[in-house]
Amino acid sequence: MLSRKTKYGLKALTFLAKQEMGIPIQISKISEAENISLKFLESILLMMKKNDLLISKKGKGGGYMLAKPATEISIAVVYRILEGPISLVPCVSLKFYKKCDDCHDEDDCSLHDLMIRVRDNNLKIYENTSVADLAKNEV
Amino acid sequence: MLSRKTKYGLKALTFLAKQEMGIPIQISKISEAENISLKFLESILLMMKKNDLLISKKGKGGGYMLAKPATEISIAVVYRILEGPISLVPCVSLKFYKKCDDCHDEDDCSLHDLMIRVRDNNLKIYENTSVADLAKNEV
DNA sequence: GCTTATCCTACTATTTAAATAGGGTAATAT
DNA sequence: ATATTACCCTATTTAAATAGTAGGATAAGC
Repeated sequence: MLSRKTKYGLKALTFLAKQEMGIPIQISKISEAENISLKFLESILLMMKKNDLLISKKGKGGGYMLAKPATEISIAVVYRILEGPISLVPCVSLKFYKKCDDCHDEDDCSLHDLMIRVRDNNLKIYENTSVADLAKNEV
Repeated sequence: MLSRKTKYGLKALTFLAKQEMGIPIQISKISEAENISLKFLESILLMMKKNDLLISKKGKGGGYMLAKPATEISIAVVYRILEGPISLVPCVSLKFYKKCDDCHDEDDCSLHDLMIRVRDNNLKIYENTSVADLAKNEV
């Protein structure tokens, strides 16, 4: 299951992608439109800003904007920032690799090949889908 | 990420699939071979037994056996028993459907189509892979 | 009737998720 | 200048899920 953090993050990005480029959108506006706790959303947006998906403007008339065209923000990138590894087990993760602590030997693990297949399949979808696609609602 | 419960469950099934059919294997043997906490494994096997994936025999010479040929146990079935929904959001789950409580309208959700695509892709893999495939290590 | 091994319930500890609180800081308008 | 707006940041809390533990009940076999 997807965490709410990731779900909210994707919804927020999609919402921003639907707005006119270049004008800052306030957190409260996104929060209301997407039915997300304001404070929770605040922390999510901050995280995405720190990872260069968003830029922000303070003060009156401030808010958040996409840091780049929505077509250039893949779901894979968002997923990794908010959710973490795309793979189902750490030992087949490309970006978050870690040995599984119950496996003696990775090559001997009966799940290894399946986990790689699943990872590659999901990766393909996530990398070939952008926030712009979500905004168009024509995935 | 896959829970340890599911991971251990799949490993246990695979281990059983590799044994000679018809002779009961003790929990302790699986636990040692797969490096899984005995008591935790016990509860996992019990759950799979209750869901008709395993049969057991008590007393001396007892243990667990697959309830059907390994070729007939799909990963999808195991996943749903131990992990729950295969989909990433409840509102696109086939077996565990539930409305997402942040969405006003499902058809209007920007993630909906993507989530369905991901679900179908994973489902395809999980339904077309059996415990026998894992045991062969030729997924 | 003793041993073996599963069955079953309940409990606990740890971690993660999902917020919430509350003030700090910067930009803008007047 | 100063009041207001809106993001920035840290810490705390609550609830749930995960992972495992304890201890005995039950059934089968010798």
